[in-house]
Amino acid sequence: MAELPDLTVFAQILTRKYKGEELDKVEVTVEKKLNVPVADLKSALKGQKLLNVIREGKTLQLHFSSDQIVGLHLMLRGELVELNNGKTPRFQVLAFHFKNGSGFSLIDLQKQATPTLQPKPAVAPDALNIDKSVFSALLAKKRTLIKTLLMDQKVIRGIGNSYSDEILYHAGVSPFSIPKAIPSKDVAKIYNSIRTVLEKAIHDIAGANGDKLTGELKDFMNIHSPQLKTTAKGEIIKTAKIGGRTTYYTDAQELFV
DNA sequence: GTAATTGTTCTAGC
DNA sequence: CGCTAGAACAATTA
Repeated sequence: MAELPDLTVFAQILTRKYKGEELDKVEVTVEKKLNVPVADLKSALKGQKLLNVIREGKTLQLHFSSDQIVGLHLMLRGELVELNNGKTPRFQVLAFHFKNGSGFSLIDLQKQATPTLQPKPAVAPDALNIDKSVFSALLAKKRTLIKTLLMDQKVIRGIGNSYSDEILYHAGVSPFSIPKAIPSKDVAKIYNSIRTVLEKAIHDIAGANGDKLTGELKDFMNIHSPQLKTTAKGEIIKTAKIGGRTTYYTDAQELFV
């Protein structure tokens, strides 16, 4: 669920709510995914202030004073919940408690969510920053399906199963297309659709969520949804598995092989 | 009771 | 050897 637009909105809300707050304590409930010993995390963050929260690819980065950074990857089912009644949320992985009594928790029923102290900077370009010529060059040499390519975090960061379908539907290109075979006109369409689709989703989600951190992030999928049988234009929505992931598409999307 | 879900990592294969 | 495809992982809900 958590892809680039959701995470962007989470980062905005966390910054709004907790910017400037001083940490009281960090509570680690599930430590197996943490990249350092719990004691190291606690001592690194002791008494630090949260300066801001940004999105990096599919992760959030909490920037604290003294140059301390904590990366949070929500993986498949991670969620953020606001703490207010002192109760530990179910499935908690770790929690940030501030001195003013506020705080938030990272939860994940699968315990896959990954906190990282001082994450390494990633090299792959972000989906919202990638240069058009870099994008074209990338597609020109890849043989894997276009959908798989868009989801490859080592190539472009931020796009997952849901939004890859949305982007390709918007661009009118079949997810089964081979990147090398896609004409430059259509490569340009995909490139533009990445920005259009993601920015619209950020806008829609931010508007619907307001200051609410958690709960059902209302989604605005036009095609990637088991509930939808046809698109707004009336096209039949088909499904298939690509890389084990359910893919939603229509015959209106042009196939290049 | 079984299938589906989701992203990353590892492994096998071409 | 480089690239690509597919399985495994975890824990729950439908």
